[in-house]
Amino acid sequence: MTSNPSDHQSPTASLSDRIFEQLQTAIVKGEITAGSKISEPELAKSYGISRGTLREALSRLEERYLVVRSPNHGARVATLSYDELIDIYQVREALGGMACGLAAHNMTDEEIADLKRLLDTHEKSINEDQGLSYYQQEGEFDFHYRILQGSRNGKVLSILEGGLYQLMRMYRYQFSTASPRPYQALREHRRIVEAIEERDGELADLLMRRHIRAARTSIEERRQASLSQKG
Amino acid sequence: MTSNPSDHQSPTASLSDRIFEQLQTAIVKGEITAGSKISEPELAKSYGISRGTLREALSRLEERYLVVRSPNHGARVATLSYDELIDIYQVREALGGMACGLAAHNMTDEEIADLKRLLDTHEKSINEDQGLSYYQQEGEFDFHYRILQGSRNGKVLSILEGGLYQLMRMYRYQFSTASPRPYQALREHRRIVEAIEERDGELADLLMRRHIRAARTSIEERRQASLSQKG
DNA sequence: CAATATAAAAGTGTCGACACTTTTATTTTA
DNA sequence: TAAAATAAAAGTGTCGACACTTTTATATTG
Repeated sequence: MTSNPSDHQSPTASLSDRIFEQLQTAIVKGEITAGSKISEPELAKSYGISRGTLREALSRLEERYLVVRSPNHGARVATLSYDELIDIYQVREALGGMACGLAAHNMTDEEIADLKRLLDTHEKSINEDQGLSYYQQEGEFDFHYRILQGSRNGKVLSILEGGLYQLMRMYRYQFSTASPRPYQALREHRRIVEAIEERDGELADLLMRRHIRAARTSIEERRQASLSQKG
Repeated sequence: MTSNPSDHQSPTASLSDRIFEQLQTAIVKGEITAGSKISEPELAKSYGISRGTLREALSRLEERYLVVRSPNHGARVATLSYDELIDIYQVREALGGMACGLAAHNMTDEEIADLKRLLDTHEKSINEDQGLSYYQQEGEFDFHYRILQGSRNGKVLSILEGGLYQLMRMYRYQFSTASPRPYQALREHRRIVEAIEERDGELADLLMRRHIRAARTSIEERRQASLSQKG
């Protein structure tokens, strides 16, 4: 359905690889409560594996900011603060813009055509369920993921997809805040693809940055509103 | 001497943390040959630790692109290709520019004053040994590290310092290519600090991007020369 | 003698166990 | 009864061992 790489897993992957993936999605989806303490023996038993294997997965999760460890005190599931989310959006703005500019030069005509078809699918999906669905949210990631791939820059792909997107997913699950502005976002996506199609890297960069900045601003405004409501 | 964080290590760090650090610097400095196969029992014995502990360190190294693992075939020290280096410079350009723009808003006056003093030190160091020394190279990283800190964005700091700078260090050690343009680089550093001092984020961003792009171009040109020399 | 089959060696993936540290529960004492 | 001291429980850090896989070395065969 989606071309998101974090869904499936190579069949030759080792046990600790699979555990790593499973834990990652469990944390992202909130199935393991954010901020909760992790008991290694308990968790290992529940997954039916040894502690050593679990530990290997945990150190990789730590490297991805998904768990926090302190010596002799054990591991906790990370909690994502508002400030951190803003930090991530800033990084995304810079990196996503750059990747989009590169994609305008490096994507094949086929890839671009595929991307347009993807947006058609999104439009239908939005019309059907008012943009509230799970798939609409993942579709957003799918769109960005394809552009990262199109940039042909392996590093930016692994930084965003491997590290940062998971944290954003986690935040969205926690506050169940599906894209608040689906139609607007779709329009912006279309313009970005147009720029890529015209091989205008500079414009593609600029539009992508603006798109991500708008998403961030929308989050900031919503927070501002909910803060002034309370105090 | 330098404020680079990868030099020292918290005293309460676990054994696998320390091994992780040791291996990282050993790989970066080329003490463990790039591309060579890693025998877990052998390496564990040479460090006087168990394989489990070593394995934990290896999975973190893998997450940082410093070792590559394939199931049942073991781990190899990563080799950094020219193309990958260019990818990294692109990421650095986008991220370093952003961080510099933020630093212009967020650094304290003291931090800026410190930064200027650091550049004075660099100037002396360049005059003394024609910019060839080890310290001159690390000084460059030091400069960039401080600006990352000044950005007050924890994510960009950990992405660049934790992940990418190590790879660049590795490349420099491998090809023993200390900054090829020390005086020019110093001038650019000074201008960047000026922009920060004037709290001109937009200019600081632009100058930093240009600075990093110049470094990349210099690498590309050098490669072009050495290629046409052969063919 | 080259190519294939077979056996040994080395290596990775995974587990269970023990020492030492932190936390929780219990007992002692002011 | 509340606070401090002590004991028990739970948990983390680290290690050694075994099964199964890959690689290397040896033997077999056309």
